[in-house]
Amino acid sequence: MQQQYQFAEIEREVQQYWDSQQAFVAVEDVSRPKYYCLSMFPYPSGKLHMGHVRNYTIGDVLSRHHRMKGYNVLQPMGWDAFGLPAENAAIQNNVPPAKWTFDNIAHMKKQLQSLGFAIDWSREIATCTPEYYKWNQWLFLRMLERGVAYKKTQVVNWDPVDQTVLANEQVIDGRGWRTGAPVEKREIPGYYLNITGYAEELLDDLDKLPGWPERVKTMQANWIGRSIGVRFAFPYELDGKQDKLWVFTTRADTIMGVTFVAVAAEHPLATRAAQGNPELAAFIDKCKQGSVMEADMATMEKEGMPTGIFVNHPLTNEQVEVWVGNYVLMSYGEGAVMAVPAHDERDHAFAQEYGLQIKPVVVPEDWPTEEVSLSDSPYYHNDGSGEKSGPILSAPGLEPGLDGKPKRDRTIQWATWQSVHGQPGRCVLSGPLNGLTSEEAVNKVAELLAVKGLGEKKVQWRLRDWGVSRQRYWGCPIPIIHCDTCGDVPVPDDQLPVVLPEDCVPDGSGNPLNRREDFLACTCPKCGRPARRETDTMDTFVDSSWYYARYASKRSDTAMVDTETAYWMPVDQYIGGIEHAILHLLYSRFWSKVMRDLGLVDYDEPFAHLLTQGMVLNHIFSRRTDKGGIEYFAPEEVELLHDAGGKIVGAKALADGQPVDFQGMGTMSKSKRNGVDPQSLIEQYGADTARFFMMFAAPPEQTLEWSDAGVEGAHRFLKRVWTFGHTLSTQPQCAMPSKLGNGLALIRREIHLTLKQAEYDLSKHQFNTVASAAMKMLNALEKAQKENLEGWTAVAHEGFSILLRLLSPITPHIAHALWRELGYGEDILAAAWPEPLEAALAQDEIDLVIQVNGKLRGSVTVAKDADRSAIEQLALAQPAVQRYLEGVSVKKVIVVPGKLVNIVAG
RNA sequence: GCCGGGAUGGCGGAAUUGGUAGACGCAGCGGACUCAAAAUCCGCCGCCGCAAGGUGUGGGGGUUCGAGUCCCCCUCCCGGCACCA
Repeated sequence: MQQQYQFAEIEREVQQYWDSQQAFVAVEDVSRPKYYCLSMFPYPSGKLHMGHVRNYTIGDVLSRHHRMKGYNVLQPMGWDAFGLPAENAAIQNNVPPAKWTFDNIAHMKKQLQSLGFAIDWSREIATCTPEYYKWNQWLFLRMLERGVAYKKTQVVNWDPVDQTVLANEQVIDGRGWRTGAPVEKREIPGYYLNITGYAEELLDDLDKLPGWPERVKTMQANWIGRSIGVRFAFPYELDGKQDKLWVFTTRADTIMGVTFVAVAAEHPLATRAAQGNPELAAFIDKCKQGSVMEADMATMEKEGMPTGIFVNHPLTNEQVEVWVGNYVLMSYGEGAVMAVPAHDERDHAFAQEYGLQIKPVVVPEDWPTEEVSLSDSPYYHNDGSGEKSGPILSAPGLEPGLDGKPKRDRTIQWATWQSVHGQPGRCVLSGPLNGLTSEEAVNKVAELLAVKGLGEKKVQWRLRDWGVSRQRYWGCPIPIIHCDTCGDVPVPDDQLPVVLPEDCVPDGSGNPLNRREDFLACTCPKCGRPARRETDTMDTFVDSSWYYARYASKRSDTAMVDTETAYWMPVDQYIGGIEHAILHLLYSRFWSKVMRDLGLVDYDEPFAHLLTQGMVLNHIFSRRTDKGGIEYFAPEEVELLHDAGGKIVGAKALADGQPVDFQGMGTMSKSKRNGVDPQSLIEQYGADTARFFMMFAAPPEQTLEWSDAGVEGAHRFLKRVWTFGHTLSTQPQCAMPSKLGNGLALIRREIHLTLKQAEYDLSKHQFNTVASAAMKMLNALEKAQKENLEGWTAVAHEGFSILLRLLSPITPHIAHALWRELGYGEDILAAAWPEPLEAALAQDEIDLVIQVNGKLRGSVTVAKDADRSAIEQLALAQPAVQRYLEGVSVKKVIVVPGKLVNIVAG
């Protein structure tokens, strides 16, 4: 690999200059507006990857742009340093996670610094340090005091061979990643945070976030999932005892259509029914196999089994059988649902499979509800032809057909009722509900149930409480002590932090803390007797839920955050991957609200504006191996084959010349061998080229496709900037002539027009077109340079100084060096952001497009203040237009001022 | 399965939010310079067509004087689904 240009040396010098100036250390300053620009901190996985480069370049562009606009900018950086990969690396290399993590941090910090980001490193945080995670523990204890944190059982993936809890990521096709053993669900105790207690505020406050992308707010709203419905009970008698089976439904209007009740496999009633029913017990066991992942749960075959237990319908007293269904989630609502096969798709599929009764009770609103009748056979049955037919609902034909005669009876059969059966309408065959609309019926049902003490209207959330206990070593210890006498005792504040020993090496089976006597042994804070420490650690989402507030605070070992936090918070601009749209952002919002309620901070929402950046993709090449496996090829090991038109038609390996499959674009990953190392990119082309390409190749929110040729292009452009700068004299103090020749006036106008467009693009965070604008400016300047017209020097310096300032957030090193060399100023960081000049933009005439029936047919130049009728006349008089008006009459002429004329003719 | 997003030349993308589709760049082609190559510079470049012209923004329908942009249906791709971070 060869250094292609002299930028490496320049970049080093410029970075040294910034260091010597302490240019990016942020201090409170009430005289300027503050701008807290935060990028999601990286997990120290070993090396920077392109996603990081993209993320932090976006943040740096925003930071530097705002700084030049006069803001007091804070851009900090740190490390999300606890987590699973460190334990995996430990298993593989027999290195303690702490050492591995700190080594990675040291290396990645160097890499980040070589990219020239305007970061205040004095605020650096690593979440695996006791000085940071002490405050996780401290806040957890406050939550315990307030009941926001509590203990209950949780369902986890269990590897029966390693006797270990598995993360979802460690479950591959239902098996443990290391043992290959089928994974089981297991219930264990753990701590939960009552995020559902904040559900309403988390939902409502989305409206306070106009700076967030709509799609993220929509995803969060759906995730929180507020639904209004009815919680009610089916009474039953079992073992001589009266009891109630509670369910929740949003479709109480269909309550008269209930033909069975389904409960989750973990439901107590299922457990009870399995006693003395080996077949059911086996089925429940089967349901407990597999992972806890919702995607798995939702895509598996719907299966069920009757329990033989019957409950009473709360309104009709009819007997309804309880089934165990693998599609019922214990974690949502009551873990039990009323089943209405006629009006719920899942219940319907289930009833069809198991031959259960179907009772339609809601019809479209315009049906004569009094006269609807149901066929005798409310089941699916096979009519011998192989076609399954269902129940038939009929109503007399009242609707006149097109010919005025009555149409045939409104008869409707299941097969033809797909589009209706989930829809609200009007109740039929429903006793007291007959004739009511769905909405009225829900209220009526709630009333009827309330009278009997069997139910009421209720708001139900899809959001579940946040389980924070992890049976893992490399995380923040949960500050609890288990005492045989006193039970679970919180660690007193003055004994914080509970420090994690840093020399453990996990081996993949269980948590090594359970074998650390020096960690485990302690005395009970209450009774003073020997006790054991909790060995579960916290979910790493805890660490990332408040780091932004700690960055903004003076480091203190006596307070979680201090008064400086109030100055910087909330974060003005947050930038990170779209993959964090729900969990991390929701947990951070929740955590902020808890801190607020504890009086620690005064904001409701931590992130005012959010930019969700797209992923970085690269080509994926693979080949089937003889053994049936897949072998991946790095893009540099492959030669692409094109057809005459340049389309990719195939690829072959450079090593053996044999064909490989092009699998399209995918996220850069080690396993697919399609990653590009930022380090070699920086070494070869320099940081500015890497940054420019990242910004130019795609708008920030979209996926970015890697292209080596594109990097070359970026580098070529920066070389042209450098070369052009060095053709200019270094004495720019020449006045702009009062009147420029036509050619130069046009060039100057183009530069200011491009600048104006770039300003607009910057406001939209569309940096790819800002980079384009810089290219356009250079194109214009280079073109004009050849003509060497009167006044050129003044125009060139004005234009180039604009170009450098526009470029400086993206390629700060080159901009800095040229700015000084050309004598524009001491430090481009201190330069004012350029503004487009009205005088340069002004023009006397404008071009209008002429369309005939919406098709482009010509153009016309008019005075900028020409009136409508003059424009119309000019347009109609154009010979190119008249051709298309022969033999037809003009019906209408539409004039869009400043844009176009459309002649409607026919 | 559910929630969210996307699809525009050979490729990445642009189109100031309903008004000239293809800005800017990459690749390609032609030319200049060179003994030659690289680098650099100049020109061409959606598709069909000699041209006139026609056609064209994943597919199908609709609204409008006018649709890449708005509405309905469909296909494919990507992100998330609570223990990867």
